[in-house]
Amino acid sequence: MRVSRQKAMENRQLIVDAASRLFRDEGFDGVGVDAIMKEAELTHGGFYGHFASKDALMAEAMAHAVERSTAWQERLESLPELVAAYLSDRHRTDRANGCVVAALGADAARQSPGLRKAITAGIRQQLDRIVSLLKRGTPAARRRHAIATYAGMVGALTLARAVDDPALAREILTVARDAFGK
Amino acid sequence: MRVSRQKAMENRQLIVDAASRLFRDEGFDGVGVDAIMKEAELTHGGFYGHFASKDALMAEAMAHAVERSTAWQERLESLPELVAAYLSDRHRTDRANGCVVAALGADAARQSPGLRKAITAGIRQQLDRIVSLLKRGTPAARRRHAIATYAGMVGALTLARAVDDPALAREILTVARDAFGK
DNA sequence: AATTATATATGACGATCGTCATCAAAGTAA
DNA sequence: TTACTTTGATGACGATCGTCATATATAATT
Repeated sequence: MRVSRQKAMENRQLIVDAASRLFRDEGFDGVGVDAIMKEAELTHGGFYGHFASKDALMAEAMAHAVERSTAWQERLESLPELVAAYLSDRHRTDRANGCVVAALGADAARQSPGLRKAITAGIRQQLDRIVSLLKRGTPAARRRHAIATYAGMVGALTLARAVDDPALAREILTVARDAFGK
Repeated sequence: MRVSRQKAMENRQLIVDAASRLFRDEGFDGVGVDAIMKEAELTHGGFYGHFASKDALMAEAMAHAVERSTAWQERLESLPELVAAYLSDRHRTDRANGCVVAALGADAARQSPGLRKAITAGIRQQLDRIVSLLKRGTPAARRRHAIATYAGMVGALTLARAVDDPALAREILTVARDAFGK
């Protein structure tokens, strides 16, 4: 059956949103088109009325996640706040709604140009955001500081998620919060 | 046809070795059993004489990669040397023979307990290795320093690989080498 | 109200996935 | 030499993958 133009656009957004969460949670290859459509409460056949391919959706879901992350971070007004939120136990366990670089960065390196472009834009934005939170030092020094800080954040979250010992995971997050949150 | 016991064990090692490289290069889901067996120059049907499942091979390939990495690092005798090798352009582009945590850490978080155990052991070993290269400070301070350093290394490599702009990738690696290699 | 346009549902396709039963061949042991 | 054991090759299985042609129903347009 057909649906109003507005409802169709809403459905499209539902697909992108579901995909953006499912991909982060299960990886690009861990989720099929049918699972995404089911999550969006549609049937899988309708997918190709909205997107040219799964790959096209992957790139769009990535861009969408970056956008959401940027909007969310505007609440945080200092670097320690940002680092504490990023390296929280909540973020460690909630992959689906977390940082797309930590969840899919390694996979993204093997994906299509469109997707890599989206994640590159996200990384650039995040670096600029951290720079804007740094109050001291020359612009060059602040950029260097931002790069080192972001690397530490992504790496610590990756390590904490990879490890099967919650105590070790907490130790990693705690140490990294202290090392990078200032 | 059949093969001598020794040749069979060699074949088994060939499979583990091929898998360990292919998984890092293409991801766990990006490589099928048939591709692994072809890389090892065997036919895919013989696989289940050696391993109970693909999952079992994934865990073993992970452990094998950790072992190889440990052996390789014994050549490096200082932290700056280790960090420079890890954050080199060579390592960025050669995923197949590089750090298993950076290549598969994010995926490993979604995998079986056996595999997570293997990667956790690898992370613990790497932390101990970095601690042993630190010459100053209390044991607790050295451990904190090792965690922050390792997180920075993994994160910087992940960022550099995710980005589609080689100049940005080089900037990230250079800055991180300077920030963490001392 | 009649007609057209199009969003979604249905269902199937070829390909590929992990897995395994079976068999031939050759190493091993008597 | 003979009998036993086991490795690896063959080929197929059911499931799932991404994709798409078609049908249907309803919004949009006239």
